[in-house]
Amino acid sequence: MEMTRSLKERGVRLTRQRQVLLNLIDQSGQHLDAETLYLRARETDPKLNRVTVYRTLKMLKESGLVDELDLLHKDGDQHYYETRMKREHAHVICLRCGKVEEYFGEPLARLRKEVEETFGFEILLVRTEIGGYCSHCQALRAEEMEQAKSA
Amino acid sequence: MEMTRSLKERGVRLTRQRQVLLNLIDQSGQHLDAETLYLRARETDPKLNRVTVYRTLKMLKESGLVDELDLLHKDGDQHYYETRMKREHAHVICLRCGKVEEYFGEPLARLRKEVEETFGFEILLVRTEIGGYCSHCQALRAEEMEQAKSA
DNA sequence: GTTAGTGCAAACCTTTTGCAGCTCT
DNA sequence: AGAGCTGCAAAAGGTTTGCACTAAC
Repeated sequence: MEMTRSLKERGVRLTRQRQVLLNLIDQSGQHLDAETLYLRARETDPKLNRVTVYRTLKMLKESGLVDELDLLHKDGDQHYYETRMKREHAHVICLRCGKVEEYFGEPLARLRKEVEETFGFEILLVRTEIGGYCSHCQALRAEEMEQAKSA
Repeated sequence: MEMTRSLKERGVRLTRQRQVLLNLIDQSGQHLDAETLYLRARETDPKLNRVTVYRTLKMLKESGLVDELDLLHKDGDQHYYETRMKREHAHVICLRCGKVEEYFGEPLARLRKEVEETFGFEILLVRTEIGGYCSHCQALRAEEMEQAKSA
C-alpha cells in the first residue's frame, strides 16, 4: 500500500494498530470519521483505543497522506478523512439525505491557478464543499411541501 | 440594517441582546467566531450570556443571513461567521500568519453551474477554503529554512 | 397577557494530553 | 536497548440543553 511504503521510508513504526487503521482507511472508498474508524478497527482489534485513532489520523494528516474534511458538518462537528491519492475534487453534499458526491471538473484547476496568480499564494490544500439537495431529494421535498400544505 | 429588516418581517423578536450582536456582525467586515463576538458584545452589554451568542448565531445561520465557515480550523475547532450580503467568494487562508483573503473570480460561478448541471443538484451554499502560504510568509519561510540549516 | 427569548448551570460531543508501561526496529 | 507508540484516565475546547425567569410584542 502506498501509505505503508511512505511511512516506512520515513522511519515511522508500523505497529499492529496502525496497520489495522491504514487498511481500513485505504480500503474504504468512503469518508470516514474518527468514531466510525474506531468502531471498525475494534472489530479486528478489540483492544485498540480511541486515542490511537485520533493520534494516527493526526499523524497521517500532518504527513499529507490523508485530507481532513468537514462535509459541512452534515452530522455534527466531527471530521472526515480520505486518502490523498485522488485528483483534486469538490464534495457535493445533500443536506437532506447526507449523500456525498465527488466532482472533478476543470473549474477546480482554474480556480487554483487564478488564486495562485492573483495573490502570489502557494497553495497546499483546497477544500470545496457544496451543500444543497440532490435530484432525488428535490423530488421528495416537493412531496413534503404538498403534504404540509394539505395538513 | 438588512438583517434587522429580514428578522422583523418574519416576526423574530429584536431583543436588546440581538441588536447588540447584529450590529457587531454587520459592522465587522471580518470573520468572527462565537467567542470573539461574545467578548465584544460584553463590552456593550456585560450581562449578555455566551449561550445567547450561540443561539443567535444558530438562528441567523438557519435563516440564511450568515454563513458559517471553518477557515481550515486555522486556530482550533471553532466556527467563523460572516454576513451573507456579499457575492460568492473563496477564502484564501495563510497557514503561517492566519491572514484570510477573499477571492471573487469567475471560476467560482463556473464551478457552481457545472455542479448543478452534472448532478442535477440544487445548490444552497458553497464553501471554498484554500490553505497555503501568502506571498509574505513564503519569503519568511525561506529565511527560516536557511536558519534551520545553519543551526 | 402570551409566547419567545434569556441566563444560569450542567451536560454534551469531539478531540487532546500526561503518564506509566509496552513494543517495534 | 531504547525511542516511539499505546492505553487509560482525565481534561480540554467548543457548543447545546433543561428549566425557571424576563421581556418583547
